[in-house]
Amino acid sequence: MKSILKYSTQDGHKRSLINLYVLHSLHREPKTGYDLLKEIEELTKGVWVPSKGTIYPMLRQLEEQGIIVPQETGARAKTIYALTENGETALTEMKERRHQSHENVQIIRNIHTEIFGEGRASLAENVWEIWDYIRDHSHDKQKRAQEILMQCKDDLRELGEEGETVE
Amino acid sequence: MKSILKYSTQDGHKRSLINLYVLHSLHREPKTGYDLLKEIEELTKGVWVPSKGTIYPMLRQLEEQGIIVPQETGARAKTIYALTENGETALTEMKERRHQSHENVQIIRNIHTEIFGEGRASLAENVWEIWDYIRDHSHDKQKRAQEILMQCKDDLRELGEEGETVE
DNA sequence: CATGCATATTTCGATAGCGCACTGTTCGAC
DNA sequence: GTCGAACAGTGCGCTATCGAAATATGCATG
Repeated sequence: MKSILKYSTQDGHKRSLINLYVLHSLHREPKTGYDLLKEIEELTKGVWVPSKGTIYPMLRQLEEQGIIVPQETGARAKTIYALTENGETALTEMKERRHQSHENVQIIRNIHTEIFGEGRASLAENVWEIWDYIRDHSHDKQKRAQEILMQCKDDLRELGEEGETVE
Repeated sequence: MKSILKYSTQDGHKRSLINLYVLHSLHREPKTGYDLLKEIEELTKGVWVPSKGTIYPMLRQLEEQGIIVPQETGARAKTIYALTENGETALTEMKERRHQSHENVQIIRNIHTEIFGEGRASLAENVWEIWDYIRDHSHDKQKRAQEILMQCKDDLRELGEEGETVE
């Protein structure tokens, strides 16, 4: 009951982060296992690519649980999965438990801070900090946050262009 | 090579978050497996308690790797572990890779936001774009990039502070 | 049309971490 | 004095994920 990055559901089930993501992604649009892999790779800038030995067995498991259904579209023997109604319900339930996930993320963050300390400040870390600022902004401020970011992007692009040295 | 919450070392090894934490904690003070369990439980306010079937085998593994040594102090058959010199080195190396861990944590947060955080997607995209820009900057430009980022952070912080945001 | 690359999936052995049950000790309370 | 709670560790089976190899198809390029 006390494991990290596992989200428990109403019924006895547990869902991992990938698991949750799969539901979320299939909710937006039905797709294949391969699509999911690519999507996650892109989302994480290639930092995390789930193994095929993870995603495909998981899809089959979700199918058995009646969470998703294959919509066999012939070409290239690929299997497009979609959420069932049960799946939609399960996803909604999970999303209502937002705080649970938030708590888990926070825990990881705390441990990380405990180990590495608060110190700074590589370029990359500055980006993450910026991210920290905006993620908690209220809705009405988002537009202005957006503008500030655009300005920052422009400045950086400009910097990048002056004297095109490839290194 | 592309798994989350695994930190690769100079040698071929991989370390998990717990693994890293154990090194960090034993560095500060030698202690038993049980102590480590309690410590983590406290640190995470009881949200995460690693299983004994996790911690003890791990300690033995670390011992085999010459990272830690048991300092048998008789009473109650308990085994107090301490970092070896190799362990200290390994820890230092890991800490130098701060950014790697930071990146991993960020990935998790990002996925979390993708799933739970409606409406913030576009903001996230901007952050990623900024990330892309600075990543490719040559060394001599980094300092100026840093300044631009600091400016951006300050602006955002200011935005955040004007009028108490509740969300 | 051969060659190779991106797509798409299967299969399988290895390992990490979980959860539970079990053993034994020390200490305080009743 | 014995009972229960906290301390300290062992052992084992289960599952999730990894990682790598194998297979097969469609698409582009020459």
